[in-house]
Amino acid sequence: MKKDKNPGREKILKAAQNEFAARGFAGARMEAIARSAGCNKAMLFYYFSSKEGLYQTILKEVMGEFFTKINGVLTPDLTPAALMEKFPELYIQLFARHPEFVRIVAFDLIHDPDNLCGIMGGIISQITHFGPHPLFERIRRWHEQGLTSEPDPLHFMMNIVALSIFSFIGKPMVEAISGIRVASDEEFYRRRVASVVNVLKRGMLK
Amino acid sequence: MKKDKNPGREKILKAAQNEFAARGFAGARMEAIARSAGCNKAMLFYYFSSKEGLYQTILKEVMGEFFTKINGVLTPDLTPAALMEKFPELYIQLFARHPEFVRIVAFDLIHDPDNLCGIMGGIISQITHFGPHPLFERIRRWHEQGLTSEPDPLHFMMNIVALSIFSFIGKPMVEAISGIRVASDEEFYRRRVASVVNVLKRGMLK
Amino acid sequence: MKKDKNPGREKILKAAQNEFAARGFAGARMEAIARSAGCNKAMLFYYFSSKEGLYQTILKEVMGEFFTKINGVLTPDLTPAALMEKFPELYIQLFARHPEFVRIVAFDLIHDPDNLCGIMGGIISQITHFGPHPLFERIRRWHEQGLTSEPDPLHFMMNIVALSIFSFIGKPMVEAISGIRVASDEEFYRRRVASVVNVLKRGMLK
Amino acid sequence: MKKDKNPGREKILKAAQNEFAARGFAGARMEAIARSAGCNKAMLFYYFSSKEGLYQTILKEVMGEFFTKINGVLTPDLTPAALMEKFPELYIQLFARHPEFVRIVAFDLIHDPDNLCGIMGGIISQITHFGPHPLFERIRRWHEQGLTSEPDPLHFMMNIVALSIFSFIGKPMVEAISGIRVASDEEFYRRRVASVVNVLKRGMLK
DNA sequence: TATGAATGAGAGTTCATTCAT
DNA sequence: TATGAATGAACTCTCATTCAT
Repeated sequence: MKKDKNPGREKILKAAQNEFAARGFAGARMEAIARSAGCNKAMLFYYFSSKEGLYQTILKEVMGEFFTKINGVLTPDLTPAALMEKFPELYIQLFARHPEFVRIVAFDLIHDPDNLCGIMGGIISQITHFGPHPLFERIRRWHEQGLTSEPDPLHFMMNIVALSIFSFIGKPMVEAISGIRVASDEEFYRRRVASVVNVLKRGMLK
Repeated sequence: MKKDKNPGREKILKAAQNEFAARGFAGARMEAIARSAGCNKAMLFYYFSSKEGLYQTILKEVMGEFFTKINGVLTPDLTPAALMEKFPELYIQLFARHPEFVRIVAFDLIHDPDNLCGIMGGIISQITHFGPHPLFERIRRWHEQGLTSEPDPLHFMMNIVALSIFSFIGKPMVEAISGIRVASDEEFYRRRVASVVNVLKRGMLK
Repeated sequence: MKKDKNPGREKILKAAQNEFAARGFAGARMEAIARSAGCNKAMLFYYFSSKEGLYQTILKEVMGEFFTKINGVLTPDLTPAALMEKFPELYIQLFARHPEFVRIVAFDLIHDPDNLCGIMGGIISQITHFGPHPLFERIRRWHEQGLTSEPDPLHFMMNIVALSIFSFIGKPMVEAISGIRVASDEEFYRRRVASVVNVLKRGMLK
Repeated sequence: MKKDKNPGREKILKAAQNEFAARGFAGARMEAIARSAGCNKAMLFYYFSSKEGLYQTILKEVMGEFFTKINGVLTPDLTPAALMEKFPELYIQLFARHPEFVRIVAFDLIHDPDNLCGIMGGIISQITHFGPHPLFERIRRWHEQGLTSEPDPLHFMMNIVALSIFSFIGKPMVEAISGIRVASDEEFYRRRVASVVNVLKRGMLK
């Protein structure tokens, strides 16, 4: 019934996402964004007031989408096995469908982690049954109960996240080493999830 | 043996490495490089003829250093366990000491993988007993011999590389999620190596 | 008698007066005016059709107010002493209460005197018993009658106007030279009027 | 022997002075300055880093020239009569030859007096036998000795400065009132000086 | 009478690159 | 091998003005 409000604004966000993903912040061109959003350059400033403002808006929206998804996984009755299964699956599928996300997040992770952390913090604090500490607390208790082999929650999570996210960043690298190119199709990602879940469960479950 | 010829050139390379690492290709400024190298902007062009030229030179040198190190690991009598132990250790220690490397490589991995692959290919072909195919062939044979649980050499290597390299890119992210900051000191990296090696060996060794 | 018609229009004029006074014509921003008038930018164009139009409107109103006041001073039986007393008092009190006036007029006086003169001419011609030539004629006759020491009516008037108007423009300058700040309060302006009147009467009256 | 160093820089300053004088800060165009200096727009930023920087540089140089001249007048054996003669003569001649100065200074006086005061303060503090307070002290003493009729040094100086500087700003205004245009030639300024000096001496000397 | 969205022409500023010396 | 000055193209951002409603 109610049509898309501010269709201009939405189009700009979409176009900017692609441009920033393809070229990074410094390499992105406002003109290119405007052109691909089908509007005047000045509109970008009308809505977002600066290149930086547009970038941060996107960062927030992208990260928000992440955490909303993750939030769904972290049910109160979560088991270690379930975490190791669902987290990679969710991430890998999400990133496979939205390769811009990886690029944008990865770039910021490398070049301005403090900014990204601030944004994450803000988002996390708005999500009810997430909360970071509870998760880490739970991971620690799993180990105390003899369920997992990794005592430190930080390394526990890093292993999970690394294997999930790196499937995208690192694929070209391994392809270069091996000289073998593999299509990034559905089949590949299904096999990737399987491999990651297998390593995690065998590697960290007792 | 080879004397420090062209001290100016070397200084520029070092300065450029830091600048590119900190800001990516598009964000880096020739003037900033010149200033921190203590020389005139024009000298950068005298030695490297363009920003692109300077960047590619660095990329080649950085990647060359990687592969020379890796090459040392890949002895003819390599066992799967040894690979999973030495590779993460080597990488994590190398990156810990040279954080610029991760940044530069990661940025290119994301935004211009084809270029990076080309460079890698060139370097690999110059290293005698490395060669990509032999490695993948060996990994495949390990699985056929019942030594490893992951049949696909690509996923096998991705798991190793992911856990190694992501220790750097992803740490700030996990810190943000957890709300806990951990110092990136020697102790941290030693524990990181231990965790990665443990997951890999338990996860992929039969 | 005449009701406040177009309250929007009046608000805009007031806001524009302040903005133009604070920043000059080129420095003034239509958006700033709209914001401080509490209305939409487009309304400015609806009422005044352009920035220039708005500016000229203000100029005319401001100048009109001046001359109406001055007109009251120039009675048929005016004496030189009375002129030198009432003119500074009127001006200095008027400007003290409406500092925007000085700023707007001074700016135009400097950068587009021709325009301002045209406007003045228009206004003067509408005022009955003012008329410039009569005034100058009278000043000339005062000198012929041995009442004043300055023969040239132009210089006679310039001396009066200079001392009156410069109390505002020049105060900060003299403060800077002297290093002493003086509050621009009622007391200051009363003393200023006294000093100016004193100099004028002693200086030009015989 | 030694030729003009940085001829480019000097040309820019001259061109900028005219442009700022003609249109004020906000109205001035960097491109116009570059064009009339016969160089590339980028050179303006190379030398002065911003429009503001260029403006402030000019302000400083212009004000410096003022105060150097004034400094010459303020000899230790200065009498009130000498001050009232030399100051207007100096100013009026200086401004007559450099009308840009009046415009630039007047504009700033009106719209950003604090900035201008700061600059003046800086310059004054570099001039040896000037010093603001000594001058005011001397003026005060003149009055105590019964030499002058104006007790307050601030008003004393304001009267002098007003009559000197306003000859330029206010002339068009008085012309408009009178409807009579007078050429701004040497003759006019000589008569102007005479009138001002006459008013001041008769008005404030006992 | 009122508004939010849109626009085009340009403004200031940046930056890789080159030139003269 | 080194430098300060110069350049042109492009970039981010601004602003008076208009349009659709």
